[in-house]
Order: sequence, then C-alpha cells, then structure tokens
Amino acid sequence: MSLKHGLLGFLNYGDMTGYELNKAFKDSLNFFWPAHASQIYRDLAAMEKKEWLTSRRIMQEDKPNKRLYSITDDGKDELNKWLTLRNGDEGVCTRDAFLVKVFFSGEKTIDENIKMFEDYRDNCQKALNMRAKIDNNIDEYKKDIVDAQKAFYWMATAQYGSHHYSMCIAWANEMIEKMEAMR
Amino acid sequence: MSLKHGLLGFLNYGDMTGYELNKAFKDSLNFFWPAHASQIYRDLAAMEKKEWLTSRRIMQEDKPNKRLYSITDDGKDELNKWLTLRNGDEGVCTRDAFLVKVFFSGEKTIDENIKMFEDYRDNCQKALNMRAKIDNNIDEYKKDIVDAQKAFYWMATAQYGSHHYSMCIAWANEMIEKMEAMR
DNA sequence: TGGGTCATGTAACCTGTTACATGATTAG
DNA sequence: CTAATCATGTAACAGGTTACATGACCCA
Repeated sequence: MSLKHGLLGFLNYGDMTGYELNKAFKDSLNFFWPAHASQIYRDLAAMEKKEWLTSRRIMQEDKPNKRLYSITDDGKDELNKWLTLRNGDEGVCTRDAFLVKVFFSGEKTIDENIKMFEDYRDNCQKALNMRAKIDNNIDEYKKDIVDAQKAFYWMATAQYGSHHYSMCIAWANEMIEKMEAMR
Repeated sequence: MSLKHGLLGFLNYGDMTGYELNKAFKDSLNFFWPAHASQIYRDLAAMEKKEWLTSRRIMQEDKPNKRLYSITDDGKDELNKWLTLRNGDEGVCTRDAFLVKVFFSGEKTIDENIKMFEDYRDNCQKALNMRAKIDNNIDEYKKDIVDAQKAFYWMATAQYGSHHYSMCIAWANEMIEKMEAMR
C-alpha cells in the first residue's frame, strides 16, 4: 500500500481533481492514512506517467483552472490487484511512535509520565469526539454515491476508529492509575 | 520520532553493536516499530557523524569482528529532548494500510471480504499469542537491567499490544457477523 | 551437507515531510 | 479588512524498503 492505491480507490468512484482528492482524504481516511497535498499532486503526475490515469485541464473564469483525473483500465487492474492481494502483516503491525516513547520513559519521573499519559488520553478523547463528524461525512457521501455495499465498509472503518480510541483511553487510564499508586 | 531515537534509547542502557540492536528491536519494539538491519547500520553511521555516538571495533577470532557503539552526551541530550517533547498527534493518528483496504472493499464480493476479515482476525490472534513471548523477553531483560521503573513502561507497551489485538479480533468478528447477515 | 547464528554493510529506490510560491474571489 | 476557499505545483530533504554481497563457524 501507498498513497497511490488510496487515490486509485477514490478515482474509481469517479473523476476528481487533486484538490478534491485532498479533501476526500481529509474527510475520511485521514485517521488511517494522512496525506499531504504536495504528495497527492506528485503521485498523480507519476501515476499518469504509468498510465494508471489520464487527465485533462478544465478552464474556469472566476476560479483557478483545474486538472481532472480519470482512472484507466490499467489503473483499475492495479487497484483490484491491491484490493485482492492477501495481507501479510498489513494491519497487524502498526508503527506507533508514542508506544516507542512509552517504552523508553523509565528515564523520566513518574509525574512527567502521568502528564504524558493524560495528554495522550485527552488527545484520544478529542479524536473520538471528532469521529462523530466523520460519520456525518460518510452519511453525506452516501447520498451522492448511493451504494449500501460501499457504505458498509466505510462504516466498518469508522467503527474501528471508535473502538481504537476507546481502547486507548481505557489503557491510558489503567496506566495512570498504576502510576499514581507508584508515586 | 524516527528509528534513530529508538536506537538512542537502547544505547542509553549500555553499549551495543548493530547486530544486538537489531535483535533488541525484534524482541521488543517490533510490533510498534519494525526496523530493517540495513537501516540500523545506516542510521548508526549517520548518528556517529552527528556525534550522538562513538564506536570502536572489537576484534574476534572465531566470529566476525564487530563494532560497538556508545552514546555520547549529545546523544543523551537528543534522547531526552525527544522523550520530553510534547506529543501532538503522535500516537493518535496511526497509519494503517488494512483500514484503507477495508474502506475500498465495496468493490469486492461479500465472500471475498469475509475471507479477508477472517484472515486478518487470525493474524491478530497469532500476534496476540506471540505477545506471551514478548512478555517473557521483557522478564529476561528485567533480570539483566534490574530496574522496576523501566520494567513498568515495558509492561505498559506490552499491555497496549494485548488490548490492541483483542480489540481488533472483536471488531473483525463483529464485521464478519454483519457480513454474514448480508449475504 | 544444509541451515542457523554471527556480523556488517552498499546501492538503488520508493514514500513521506517541510517549506515555499502564486493569486483571484468571496463571506463575515 | 482579513481569513477562508479554490487550485496547482516545485525542490530539498528525511526516512523506510528491497536486493545484494561476504564468509566463517557450528549443529544435526
């Protein structure tokens, strides 16, 4: 997986510009796969060279001109190849800088660490609250791209998000409690 | 965070070779921060240039010669800077390719997706079982580096791992159940 | 005699991050 | 008046992945 597959996924729903793709990522996948606009534009250009996409310029008068991308048959093949590819450790092994930091936090005082965990918990709580927004976004998109099938998998990822943050909050609270007992 | 900080963390416990660092990663942090041996050696060289480390060659007769790294005061400063740096979204936003795949899985048949989730669940189960091993490793290291303080934070990350995989398994089962009802 | 452990690296490549640049229109 | 939206990109850099190379010793 790389950003390219995410872009192919969206373009498979219909033609989009880099700007729109950037928004689509922010509105839905951002929690699982953050993307910078600059990378989106760069990868779109690279994918056009590979002939996974074609593009055409759309002239506009009151707004800047834009470039609309369409997925090709090669692009669809690539997307399906990725979708049906069996996952090895994908999803099972997650890179998480916070956990590494925790691992080495024996160097710090308990009070510092309690604060670090409280911060973390609060950030998770904020993220959990924001999930409600994401669910709204999915509901809105649902109206445009009417397809109960698709919507189910969007909801599945949203569900994961909620479970994930709840778990993190519970874990942080457990650890804070233990640290307070140690103090 | 980058691999460099993880390496500094271990070297702060005592001098180590690239080979030993590679094993230390595999035995403990692998689930949160997988590292390739080639990157470890490359980053060690880069860190020596920055004077975060010094190294000396150890000659051996029946085994290949090796290079032992020691952390410098600059290296310790860098480590502490990172450890005490306030986390923004670190830990809150996790990159997870499997979730992206799920998001776009409306393109596939329900049967294919059930299989995908079953695979995922089984991988998580395997990972969960392997956590027992990690716990053993931590117990062993505990004897060498006797420090209850440190051990607590190692256990905290291990706890996270168990919680994480249990949550993933539960989520996958929920989704499989729903998909089976849709079939 | 084949595979695991010990031990270190190089090179090429791919992917992601940060900083910068431009400039019109529109809503508060 | 000022901030947001629309819209696209370049350049440099940092970090991670894959493939390859070497070679001895030891255990089954």
